[in-house]
Amino acid sequence: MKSDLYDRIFALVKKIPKGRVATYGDLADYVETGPRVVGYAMNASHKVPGVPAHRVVNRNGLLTGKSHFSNPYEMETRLKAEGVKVIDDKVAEFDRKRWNPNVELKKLTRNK
DNA sequence: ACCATGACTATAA
DNA sequence: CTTATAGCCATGG
Repeated sequence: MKSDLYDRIFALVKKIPKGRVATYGDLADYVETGPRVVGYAMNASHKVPGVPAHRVVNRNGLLTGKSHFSNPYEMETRLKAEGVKVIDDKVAEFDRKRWNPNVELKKLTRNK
């Protein structure tokens, strides 16, 4: 195994609900690594089918990775197809579309 | 082991 | 608004 970390990241990205988006920082926090590593992993996700990389955006809701798809339009096109509006290369109502694994997935029991 | 790079983020000016 | 700087962590030469 080269990186179990990547497997965790890919698995996590696959869990992002349709019509929602997640940030590199939140994903990184969930797998306990740096945000750059998430982007690095996504770059390698091209060989891993089922990884909706188009749902991963930066903390500003900007489609920073659009240039890494088949064509720059692929990412926003796919997002729009899932009900996520994209305006000027960034997610509309990002604050509402944002999905945090640390909150939605972990739930952290009732601890507080 | 060192150095450069990157789909990042935060803060400062 | 933009640019600069620093912190971040894994990967590859």
